[in-house]
Amino acid sequence: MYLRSNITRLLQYRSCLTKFQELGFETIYSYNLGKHIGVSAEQIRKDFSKFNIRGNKKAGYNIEEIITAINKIFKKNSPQNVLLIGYGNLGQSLMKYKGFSGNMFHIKAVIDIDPSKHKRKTLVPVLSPEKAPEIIKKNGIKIGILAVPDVAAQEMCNLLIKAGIKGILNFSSLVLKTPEDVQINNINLGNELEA
Amino acid sequence: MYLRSNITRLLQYRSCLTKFQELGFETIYSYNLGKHIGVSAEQIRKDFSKFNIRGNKKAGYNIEEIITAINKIFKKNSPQNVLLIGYGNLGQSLMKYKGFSGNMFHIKAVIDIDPSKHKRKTLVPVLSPEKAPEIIKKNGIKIGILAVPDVAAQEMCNLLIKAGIKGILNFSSLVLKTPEDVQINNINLGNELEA
DNA sequence: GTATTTATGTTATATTAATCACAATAAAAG
DNA sequence: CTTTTATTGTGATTAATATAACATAAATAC
Repeated sequence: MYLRSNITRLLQYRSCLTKFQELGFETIYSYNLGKHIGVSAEQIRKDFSKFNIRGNKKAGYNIEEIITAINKIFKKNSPQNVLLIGYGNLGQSLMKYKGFSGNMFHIKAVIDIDPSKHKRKTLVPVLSPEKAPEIIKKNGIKIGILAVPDVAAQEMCNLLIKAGIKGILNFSSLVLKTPEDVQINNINLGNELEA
Repeated sequence: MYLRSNITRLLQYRSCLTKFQELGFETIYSYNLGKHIGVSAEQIRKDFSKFNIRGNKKAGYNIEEIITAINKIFKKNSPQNVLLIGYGNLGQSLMKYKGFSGNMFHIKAVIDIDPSKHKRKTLVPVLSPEKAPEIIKKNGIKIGILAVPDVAAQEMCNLLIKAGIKGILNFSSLVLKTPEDVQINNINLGNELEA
């Protein structure tokens, strides 16, 4: 089992290295990477070693190789099909965040109550709540992402559960009432940022 | 110095307890709180003890008291005046998140390049980039929050620095080029969520 | 081809955090 | 008033994490 701090460091490594790569670098030294992220060089070497990422003495680490390795580590929990509920500011932000929609989740459709937001023909369609059960069943979706205002959260949550959803990523600040077998993951963005 | 994990736990306690309070509860047991958050009861007691939050044996902890104490801990770094750059989806999400705009930061104004978004008369005005230096100086703002698309990030960053900003919370995925004395805090929302 | 340099990889050490175990004690029950 | 019960508070123990120290090896210089 990995610890949170360990995971987040790996993710930091990846996003920093991707940038270095874009700038044309092919290799990097533990010291350099560490300075950018604010982590000691030993720490980085330890982390890499742990996940069997090997460098070349004197020449450092191959960036491509590290990124591939980190991706492989996270591929274990390969992207799951999910349904996003709420196409307001937060919902749209989430859609745009690559790391979110690409690596971990694959958003199959978005649900919003506002008809003016509905778009059937786009890559990721925006649909009305009535369509949710159908989409969920057709795609075997197990996870829903709740990005709606608090007042709508419980109702949408109920809808998801009735349609067979077993896990919910809850961005509202509500404590959702759910059956025992549904797993809720509450995310308080304010907290995340404050920390 | 507190560790990250420690801080986030306190924030979790606070947001969970606030909800309990709204539901009418006045006291809580370490065991209860722990079950809700997924932390052991001992851990909670240790945390509370560390920050001198005292409970009543048998009767548990007073919720009000805990919240007050946690607030006091974070008041040390009391809300700073900040300037938010970018009033797109992310910027608007940030504005709405209470924990963000209330506890830690006090958003004095928003800057956006799009004239159709400008609003002078609102509580928090949305202004054009030219107004930034004036606002920064008038309010003694030291921190800027960059919530703009990558392509605009460096330019807006330069603008901020020229106006005297000394700290930037960077939500873009760009590595900003800045003088040594400007502190950059990169936030990758995708990473935060993936973890 | 040998010596030197410089970065990795790993073992040992120190620090920090989490868990366990239980004494202390306030409230409730009898 | 005494006993029971339930919960806090904390010292002791274990586990996890970070730091330091250094041996090793690839690349370069001579």
